[in-house]
Amino acid sequence: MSSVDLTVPPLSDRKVSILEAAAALFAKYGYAAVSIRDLAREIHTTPAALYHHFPDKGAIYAAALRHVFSDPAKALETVLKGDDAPDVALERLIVWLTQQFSDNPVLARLVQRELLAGDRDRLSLLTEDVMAAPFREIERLMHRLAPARDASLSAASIIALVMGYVQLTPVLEVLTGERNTKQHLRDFAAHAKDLVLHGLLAQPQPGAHI
Amino acid sequence: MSSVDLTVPPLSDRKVSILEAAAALFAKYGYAAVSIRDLAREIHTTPAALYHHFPDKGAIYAAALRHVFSDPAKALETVLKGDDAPDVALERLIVWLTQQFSDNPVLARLVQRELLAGDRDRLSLLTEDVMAAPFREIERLMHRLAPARDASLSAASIIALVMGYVQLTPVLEVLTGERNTKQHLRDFAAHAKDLVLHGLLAQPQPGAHI
DNA sequence: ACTACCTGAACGAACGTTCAGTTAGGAGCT
DNA sequence: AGCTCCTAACTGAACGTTCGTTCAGGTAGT
Repeated sequence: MSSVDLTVPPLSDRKVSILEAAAALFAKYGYAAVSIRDLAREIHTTPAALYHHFPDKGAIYAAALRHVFSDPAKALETVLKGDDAPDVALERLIVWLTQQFSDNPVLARLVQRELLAGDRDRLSLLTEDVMAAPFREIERLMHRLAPARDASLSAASIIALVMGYVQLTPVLEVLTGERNTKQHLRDFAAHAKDLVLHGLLAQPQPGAHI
Repeated sequence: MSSVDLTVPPLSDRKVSILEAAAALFAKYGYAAVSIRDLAREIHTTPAALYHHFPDKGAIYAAALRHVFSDPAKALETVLKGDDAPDVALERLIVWLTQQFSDNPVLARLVQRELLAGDRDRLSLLTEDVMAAPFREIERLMHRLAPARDASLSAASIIALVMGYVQLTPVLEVLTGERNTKQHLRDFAAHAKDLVLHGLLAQPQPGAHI
């Protein structure tokens, strides 16, 4: 389906430590702004040593993406797999999503940078490794919660709402003078739950074409 | 308040054409990935000529940001200044926001890149020149629409929802097989309006701490 | 002796930036 | 009208630095 090689040979400890440092740097500064020498300095080695493990800079970035993107998809299932009532599951989901985006800035920033870069192959990787499984689970929950709605649109709206809000946090701190980001994000999660719950349970406006 | 110089001397036509090409390139590829030679080639001149108009690359980027960020704040007022009923105003707002983010990729991408970069001074510029006026207007509308809600949280949620959704568009095209992006975004705008309207009009869950 | 891992030094290319010199066009004077 | 003077705009070439990458050689464990 995708042209990206998804078969991942097991990584040595050394490679993992390289990729984790690389992911952190690329997430923070972007691909072009991180040099091989920067990365080598970060893990106390030399540029040439990196070329013993990877053929070039692009391969380091691609492997770092795969390494970071391979983890998080599994975690969601434990969040949603319980047979809670839909509204309870929705609350758990939104809290989990909010924490995921705010507590894992490396993943969140790499996702944002990939969305900005727009490379087709790497977007497929992002879609399949990170987005697909959570999206399908959220779609199922949305179908249970509001069968009359377009579940895809509802699921995408939830992800968009949480991702966008976490991105806006620094601007909101300036606009509202809010300082306690942790509490602020908890308030947002409660607000978002209410918004989605009541917004989707109200009967849809049929044929309301804009 | 901000340490960024906001006094903008009038720009010559030449400078404007440089800044518009620069904004497009920086938006598409990012600051570090665009060289002075790339920019010079784009507008059929030489690197040295650019240094006649701007002291260095950073100044070109800063001026391009100011140039792009100075326009859009005014447009929102005409969208909201009419004394429509709140629900009609909300629909107009969401449609306008969605179009703004999708039809003006240079602005949208520069905003996203600034959010990622996180530079304090430039975030202040972004906040004051782009975000503040729309945010206050949306806050006022939210207060009219749902006085029992936290207007700041509601306003931020709307911006986050639209911004996040437009960002996710390429991934959603893969996930749902959707191809007609224009129609797709219209459907989203209708969905978002319903979500916010009914989600905020339902009585809030008092003290629902998570 | 073989392999995995690493080093120091260097390669050419591209980077941001500078600079002496050239061009074009208008203002002021005769 | 012609002439001088001035300035803004630009050019070609070069500067020192950093970039991604290579390579001959070295070290340590099996």
